[in-house]
Order: sequence, then C-alpha cells, then structure tokens
Amino acid sequence: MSDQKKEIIAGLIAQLPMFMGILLEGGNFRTSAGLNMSEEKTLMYIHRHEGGTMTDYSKRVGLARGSFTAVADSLEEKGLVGRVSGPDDRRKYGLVLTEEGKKAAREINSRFRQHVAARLAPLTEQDLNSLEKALETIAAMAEKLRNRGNR
Amino acid sequence: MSDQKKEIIAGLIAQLPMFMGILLEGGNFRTSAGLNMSEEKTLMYIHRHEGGTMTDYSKRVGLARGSFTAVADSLEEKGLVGRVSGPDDRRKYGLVLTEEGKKAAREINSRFRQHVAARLAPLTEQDLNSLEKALETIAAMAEKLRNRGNR
DNA sequence: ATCTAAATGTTAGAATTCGAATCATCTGCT
DNA sequence: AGCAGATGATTCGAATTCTAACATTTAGAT
Repeated sequence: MSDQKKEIIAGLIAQLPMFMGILLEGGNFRTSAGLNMSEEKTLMYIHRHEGGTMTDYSKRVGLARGSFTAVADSLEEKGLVGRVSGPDDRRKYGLVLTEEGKKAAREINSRFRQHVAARLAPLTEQDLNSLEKALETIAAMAEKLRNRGNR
Repeated sequence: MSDQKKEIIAGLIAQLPMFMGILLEGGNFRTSAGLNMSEEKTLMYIHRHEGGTMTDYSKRVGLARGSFTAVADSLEEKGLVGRVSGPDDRRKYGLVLTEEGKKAAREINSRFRQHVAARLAPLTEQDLNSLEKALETIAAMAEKLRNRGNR
C-alpha cells in the first residue's frame, strides 16, 4: 500500500530540479572572481563544514570524484583552498580555506542568500513557513537515507 | 523578520542537490536503449505533459536552450519524438512522442519509480507521509513562483 | 506601414563533467 | 610478514553542457 505513496513521491522528486531552476535562474553567480558554479558551491560547502575529504565534497557538490579533482586544482591555483593530507589515512586529502578563500566564501554565501531571498519575495509569510518546514523535513529524510545508504 | 527565515531557506535549498544525489545514486539509468540522463528526463517530461515548447522542456530538464537542441535532435534521430511546428507562433516548436517514444517513456518511468522506491525503503510509513507532504508543498511553491516569475 | 525590442530556436567553439583505468595506501586474512 | 581485495584520489579521452553569437518571427510603439 505504501508502494503507491512511493510512486507519488517519485513523481514529485522528478520535479525538484525544476524548483531549483526557478530559484536559481537569473543568478549572477559566476561573476565574482572568475569562479564557476562548481567552484562556488565547493567554497560554500567547505565554509559550512571544513575538514571533509575529496570524496565528501564531490558528493556535496554533485560531481563525480574524477571531476572534482579539477575543481580542487583550480581553487588551489587561485589560492582559495589548500590540500591537507589526512593524518590517519594518507590516501585521504582534506580541503581547508585560505584567508582569501574564507573571504570569497562569505561573499558567495551572501550573494546566494540575497538572490534566493529576492526569488522568494512573491511568497507570503505563511508560504515561507510551509516551505521552511518542508525543506527541513527533506533535509531530515536525506540524513536518514545517507546514514543507512552508506552501508 | 522574514529575512532570517529566507536565509534559513536558502541554506536548506543549497542542500537539495545532495538529497537528489542520494536518491539517484547507483541508478542504472542510461542502460535502457543508449539514452543518456537528459534524454531520459526529456522523455519522462514529455510523457507527463505533452505539447510543450523547446524552451519549456529545456527548463524542465534543467538544460540551457542551446544544449537542449542536441537532445531533441538525438531523440528525433532515434525515432522517439517528433518536432511539431506551433500553429500560432511560427518560432515555436513542440515535441510529441512517437509510439516507440511512448513505450520507452513508460519503461523509463517504471524503472525510475522502482529505483526511488528501493531507495526509500529504509523510511517508515510515517516518514513517507512527511516526505510526501513536504514534496507537495515544494511543488506548490514552485508553481506559485513559476507563474509570478514569468513576468 | 515601419522601426525597435524581445522571444524562440539553432549553431559552433569553449568549458565542464563523465567514466573507466591507474596509482597509492589501507585493511583483513593467513 | 606477506598477500588479496577494498578504498581514496588522480589522469585523460570522450561525452555533455555552457555561452555567446545568429536568423527568424512576433509584439509594441510611433
């Protein structure tokens, strides 16, 4: 019986990318310091949660591991991040923000938030409450699935 | 006061791609008939809502207009869709599914749903209810923003 | 009627990303 | 200790997507 529910959910999930598209469209990202979307995302995620591994960040940013190497290289060349060898496991590398990287991350975060806020302007106070609650629910579910899915 | 709420929302929205990633990871999409992700998405969206224009579908699929032309070309070459000149506006072209295209779309839809259902297996009945409600809320908000944002 | 600006779809070269192979390191087993 | 398999990161050619042109058509103003 919950199978039908899952089908409905699957249909709704297929629409999420469009929601993202609506919110991000017209964004003047990419203009700050010659960074592309993946580089900006990476800075944002590192800023939010420093000390992750390459694989961690590649998942967060939504790239294949192989693709993320180039992003990290580019950010390193630009002096925004540094690679740090993992103390326990020498295969792993962590990423840390340089001072300049922190500054860039703050700017990007700020611009992102302003852009989203502007996009959300047509919504009523009640809509915003509903939306916030919905997104929190999804974040909670993502966390549950992430832990279980790691096997 | 609602500015702070919008900031929270912005932060949560930044996490949505990861949620999508968790749900889709390990998907055996791309194996059905030599179609790539964009082509499969396109078929799914056309199946769901036939008669849209190129630009409509490019937004749904999440591609730039220029990129979508190649996708439509490929699907047309494979005999899965056809271009239909718009009757009212000669700039516009619509996409329609051929019989074969409909069959392919049904298959893709089915596999997608099964995959998502399997991914959602760890969730309880209550979780599923919450998730469904949350996704419906988001879909509703997307609709509101889409209409207003069209200017 | 004519002109200007905007919208739709396409093209082509540049930029980005994928995915399979590879190297280095770690873990578990014997 | 030594070996087999697993894991983290990288490399690189192929596939995909972006972006800035462009041609065509429409809408609006004069």
